[in-house]
Amino acid sequence: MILVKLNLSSLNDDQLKVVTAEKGKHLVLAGAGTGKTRTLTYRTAYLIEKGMSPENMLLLTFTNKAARNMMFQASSLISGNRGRINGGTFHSIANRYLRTHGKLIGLDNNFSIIDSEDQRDLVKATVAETLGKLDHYFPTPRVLIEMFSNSINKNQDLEDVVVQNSPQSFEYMKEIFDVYAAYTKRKWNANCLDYDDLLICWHRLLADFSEESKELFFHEDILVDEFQDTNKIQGEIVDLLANVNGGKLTVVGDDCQSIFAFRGAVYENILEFKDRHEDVKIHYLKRNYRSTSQVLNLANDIIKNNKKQFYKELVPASKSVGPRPRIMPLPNVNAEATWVAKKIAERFQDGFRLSEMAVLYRNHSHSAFLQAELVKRNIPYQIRSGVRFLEQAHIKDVVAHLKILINSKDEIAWTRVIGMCPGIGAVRSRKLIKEILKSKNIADLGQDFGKDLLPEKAYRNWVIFFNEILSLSSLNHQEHSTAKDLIVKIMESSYSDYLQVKYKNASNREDDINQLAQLSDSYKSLKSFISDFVLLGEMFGSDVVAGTDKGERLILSTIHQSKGLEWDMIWIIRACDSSFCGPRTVSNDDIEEERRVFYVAVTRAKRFLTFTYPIIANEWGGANTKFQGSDMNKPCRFLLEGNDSLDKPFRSSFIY
DNA sequence: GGCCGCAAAGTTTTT
DNA sequence: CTTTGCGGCC
Ligand SMILES: Nc1ncnc2c1ncn2[C@@H]1O[C@H](COP(=O)(O)OP(=O)(O)OP(=O)(O)O)[C@@H](O)[C@H]1O
Repeated sequence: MILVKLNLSSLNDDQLKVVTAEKGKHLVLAGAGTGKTRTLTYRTAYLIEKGMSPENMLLLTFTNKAARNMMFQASSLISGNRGRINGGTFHSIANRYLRTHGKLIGLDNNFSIIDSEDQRDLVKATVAETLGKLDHYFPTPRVLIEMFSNSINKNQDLEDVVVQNSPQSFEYMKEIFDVYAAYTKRKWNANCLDYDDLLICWHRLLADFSEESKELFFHEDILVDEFQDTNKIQGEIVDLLANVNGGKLTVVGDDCQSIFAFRGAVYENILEFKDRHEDVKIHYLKRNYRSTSQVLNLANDIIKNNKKQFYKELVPASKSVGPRPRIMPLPNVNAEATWVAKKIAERFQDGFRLSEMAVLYRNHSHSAFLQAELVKRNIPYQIRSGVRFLEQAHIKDVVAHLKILINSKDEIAWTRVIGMCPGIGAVRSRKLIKEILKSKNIADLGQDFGKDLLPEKAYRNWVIFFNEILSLSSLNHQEHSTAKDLIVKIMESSYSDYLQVKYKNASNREDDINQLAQLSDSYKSLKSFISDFVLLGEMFGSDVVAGTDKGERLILSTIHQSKGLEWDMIWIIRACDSSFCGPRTVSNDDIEEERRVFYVAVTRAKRFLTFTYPIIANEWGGANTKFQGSDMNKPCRFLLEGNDSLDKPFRSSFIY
């Protein structure tokens, strides 16, 4: 007999109806801060308490962090330990299922996952080998990858994507097709999946193996958070999953917070959900529990200008009042950073906690001056934008060594590793890899592998280098060796010297690698470490945290990363029109997307909200005279739409 | 072929 | 401020 612990008294009536609704299809369409995530968390707990098996459900979220939070919260709402909730992002769940069921579509379960830099490297090599010397105007690998990814995520023909996004490249259409075909084949042969492939393969399993899916992908209930930011494939995956379990599905979201169109997100997934599915029960949550009415007035004033939306006015749940959001123009970017850092220090002195404060911005580059200022004032902060831990070159070097041990066909990892051997460049590397890929086991190649492929001098370096890889491989085959042992061994090899020579802040990077070794220790095997860790996209490492205080920290984040979070006190910096509606924002849909980004930013604040922007538009600060005084920034157009809700409304004379 | 050094051009937002 | 391209040298 299970003791009922779940306490539903902290939910309002509308929320309670969703939490306790009969199994079936439910859509929760509600504005920011109305408790969508909370409601989904409680519904998870409620269903488990009613007997649903946590391992046999599915909770899909937008970020891994959100998944961890919801799973933790839901588990602590219920009594006892009922098992681990099956939850995560679409990508991490796809990864998990493909490791176990990928055989059906011919996928080996030791596949590598590649990031966009790896994709670029592979496309670059493919272009070089299939097309040879090319036109100066042929699209760069970066652009090609974007075309491929858009075509997949938006479910459009590659040709249409090119016509739409890069019409000037249309003359190369044939070559683009050729590169795409060769690249796809090569990726598959290397047993490598990129982020898009994870979704495609999961989708393929569901669509092409419907009989098997009935068993493999049966979930007692499916819950999806942030549904407005799902793309076409993700939407179809959800449809297929719901077919499998007879339509036990709850999706929640807010079309006005859809801010990932660049990645293929279509808010039509949520707005047209009721048309795609039968017997959908739609729920609305109206009261905002997060913000004061002063903050909500501004949010409402702004979002009502979007034509394409399901209009929902945010109504404050409590009468608590706070100051109106304030706008502070400052002379330039240096003054902006100084002013914000000074205010943060003052508020901290006043007794506000750093963990209740955040600075949000549109682009990572907007944070640079503020970071310098925070370091100067010794204000501890954590930054959630920029290069991810695993994307750093030295970490990728080490991970590449580990990847070849798990997936010996991974030519991307091989290329990275072999590229570190002195005397071996692109041409010799290709020759060696061609042979390596022919053998099943690296050890079969023998200790003198390469002798007949390389000139004398290059071979002298290579033989040492290759034997280090061989001994790494044999360590990996030893019974009790761990990922940590392998990383330690890599650092004892010639890689350590390479690190010193190649990078200037080598000791910081060594610290990062030590941290990687520590982190790997909490995984049960090298394989699970390599497979799961790469999808986390975490932002720790030596550069992320500044300041001496080990405790609370101010958060610096892009607006995109702040989705779903909340703070008492928020500064939105670079709130000028050029940041939000830059030259890339052209169509009306683009502007509406930026307005939603702005709306998300505003609705993160509980009580205190301040906007700043530099009047002189010189991104790089005073030292660079090139642009000095060239342009004056205007305040963001969305702020002007909410002018009446601001503390000191703009007079037109202020606006340049 | 590999590699060093210098000049030039390119930058949203993320799983 | 960092990736990319190219000329010249080993
Ligand atoms: N019934 C309630 N009583 C008290 N507080 C609530 C209630 N519902 C939600 N909240 C609080 O309101 C805040 C916002 O909730 P939540 O994050 O679930 O909203 P959301 O709709 O998911 O927001 P967003 O769309 O911005 O991500 C949280 O601090 C939550 O604890």
